[in-house]
Amino acid sequence: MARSTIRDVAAHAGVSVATVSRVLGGNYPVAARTRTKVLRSIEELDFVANAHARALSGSSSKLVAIVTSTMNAPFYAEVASGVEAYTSVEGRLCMYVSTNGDVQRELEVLGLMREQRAEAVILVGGVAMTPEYHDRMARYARGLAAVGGRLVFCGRPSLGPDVPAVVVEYENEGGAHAGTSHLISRGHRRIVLLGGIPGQTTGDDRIAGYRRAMAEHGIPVDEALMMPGQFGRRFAYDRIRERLDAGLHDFTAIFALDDILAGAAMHAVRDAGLRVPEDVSILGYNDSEIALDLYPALTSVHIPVRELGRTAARLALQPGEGVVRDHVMLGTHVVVRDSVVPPVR
Amino acid sequence: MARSTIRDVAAHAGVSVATVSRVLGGNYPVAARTRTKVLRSIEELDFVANAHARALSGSSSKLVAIVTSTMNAPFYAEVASGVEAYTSVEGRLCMYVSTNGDVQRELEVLGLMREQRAEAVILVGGVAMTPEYHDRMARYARGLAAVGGRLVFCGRPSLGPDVPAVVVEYENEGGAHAGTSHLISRGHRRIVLLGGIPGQTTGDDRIAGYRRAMAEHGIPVDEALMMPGQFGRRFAYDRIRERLDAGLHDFTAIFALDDILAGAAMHAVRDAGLRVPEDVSILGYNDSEIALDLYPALTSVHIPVRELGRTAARLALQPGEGVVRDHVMLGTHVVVRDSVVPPVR
DNA sequence: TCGCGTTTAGAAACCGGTTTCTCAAGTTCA
DNA sequence: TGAACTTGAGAAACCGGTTTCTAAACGCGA
Repeated sequence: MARSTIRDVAAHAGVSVATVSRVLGGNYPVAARTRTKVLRSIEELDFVANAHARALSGSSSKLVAIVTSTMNAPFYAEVASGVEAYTSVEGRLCMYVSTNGDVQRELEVLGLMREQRAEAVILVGGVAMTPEYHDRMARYARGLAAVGGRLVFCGRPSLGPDVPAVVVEYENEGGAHAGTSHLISRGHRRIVLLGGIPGQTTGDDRIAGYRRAMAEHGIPVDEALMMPGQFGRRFAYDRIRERLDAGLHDFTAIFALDDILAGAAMHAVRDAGLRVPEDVSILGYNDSEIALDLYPALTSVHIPVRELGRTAARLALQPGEGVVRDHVMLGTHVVVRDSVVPPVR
Repeated sequence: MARSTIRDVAAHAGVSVATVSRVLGGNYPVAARTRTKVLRSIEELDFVANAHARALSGSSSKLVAIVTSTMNAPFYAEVASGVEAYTSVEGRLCMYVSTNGDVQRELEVLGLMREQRAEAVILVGGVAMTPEYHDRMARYARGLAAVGGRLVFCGRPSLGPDVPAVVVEYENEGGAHAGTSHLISRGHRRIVLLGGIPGQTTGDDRIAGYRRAMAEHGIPVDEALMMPGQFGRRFAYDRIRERLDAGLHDFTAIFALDDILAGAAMHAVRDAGLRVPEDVSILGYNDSEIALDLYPALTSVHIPVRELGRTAARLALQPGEGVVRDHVMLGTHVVVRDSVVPPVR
């Protein structure tokens, strides 16, 4: 079975290629009899149009890309499916790519998407911002815009007015502030801050929110309780375990900047012979599915993730040359469950 | 900044388009001076080749698609990243699409990929097999093969010799058999089987494995302990809770056919006032990350997920017309952690 | 200096569609 | 019955690259 072209179909049906194209497109009058004849030929030859040829002349490529650092985090997966749900109607193709946190790879993907003449590229999650990165991103963004593509930063701050991009953020710093305030209002004053990569936008903002809340309540921040680092289960477990095993149970709560970290911290506390939440309260961030799986169910800062994805997709695909709305901020809030209680004296 | 074409570059550099194309391709001798001249023009005009035009003449589209029912399950995410890791080298594009479990959508995506002249399409996970579905899949598979694409079933049984596809499976029935045997060897005889959609290949096989192990040990299967249904947290919690609240604590172990279900069951058991694992042992399936987050850490049937993804990608992209190896079966095994102990009498 | 092989580069065909321009056939109205 | 108008369909240009075919320029030995 050889691949058949539109010319094969035309020959088989005894019409011109233009007519076949018209039947395919459906946006030009074709007599009913001719149409059925063509359709039958298409059927018989098992003809399928070549998307590349179509994109080449039609110019619109119907491709949307979503880029995250990893596919294995529920947060990203959720955003991606939010985008995909919105996008995959009307025969649009949605491409989900991961970069393994490699900034280089992110720019590479951007270049690839520019080659593809993608309709939109959605970059999700924080990034370690350097001047050099800023420059390259600015160039790529302009390049994408030049071929009619739109760039969306999702859960990542704007790069300034010289980078043509739509920004969809959530109250990241505010969420950390609210979470910390929640712990303080329950009577905690010695609060471990676990996770958050310094220098990376997401982590920095959350740490800032923590500090702001502490300052507002006049509580000094003990730098020994600050435990920044990679978002990893192992890291979190070890850090908490170390401190507890050293006999330093000098905190009553842990604010983990990620639910996974919260889960690992929970294990560490228990394995050290303490109880959650009686001896140590734990607060997470992201409110991902795992929050429900943990026991006790995890109190966590909720991010409207699907909404984030949908909004990003909506703004990415909004019609028109100039962009109507180019900055959206979504709210976050603390979801109270069972892992935070007042400290027992 | 208007998009520039290869002809603009040629004019700017004072050479022919053929020369520019050669500089781009790098597989044809071009004098050093000419090359630098062209490269400078490319730089100055900020030229990026159109991937569609390239695919149209070059015929190879460098696109691999991976299709799962949802992006939110760690199992699928892991397979996808396995595929992507293998695939995204050498400038290939990897497209991750979800179907929301819609069989229709799956076939639709297949059609789209055929239009894209995709190099390979990888279908992941079980499916509810109907004769009608089989027929349509067979047609699509042949269509894809006709344009040089390869179809891979990953974690899904073969559709028979009339469907040209590569199959990468794991010992699904065997894993359920091993898991059940593990429980039996620890002294359990009344084992709830939780989850598994009947009629869907994945669930059916796991249920079969359970029954086979029970039969081998001469233990009658109590149909009242069979609790098939959607793979959902809510469902699992409710079913276990119902039975326990009705005073029917007539089982000593739960074999959940998915780790998420296991986690929910764990909650239900505890909320009903019982202990895990002392009163009820729990065994999961998939050995996803959540197994480590649960407390006690979940004993689970391990699937070599990344290996599954990598193998699928490797076989999908193996060069040559005829397929060398078209069926691979990967092993599964029980990973023992803390959620299964002998029943206390 | 001539003849021959080797680089290097241009002209043009081609990939497979869409779309514009053009015209023949059929319909309506005076 | 003929002019004006509508409808349907073909020819050919075009999208933006790659590749084949061809030829000019160059180097080198005789």
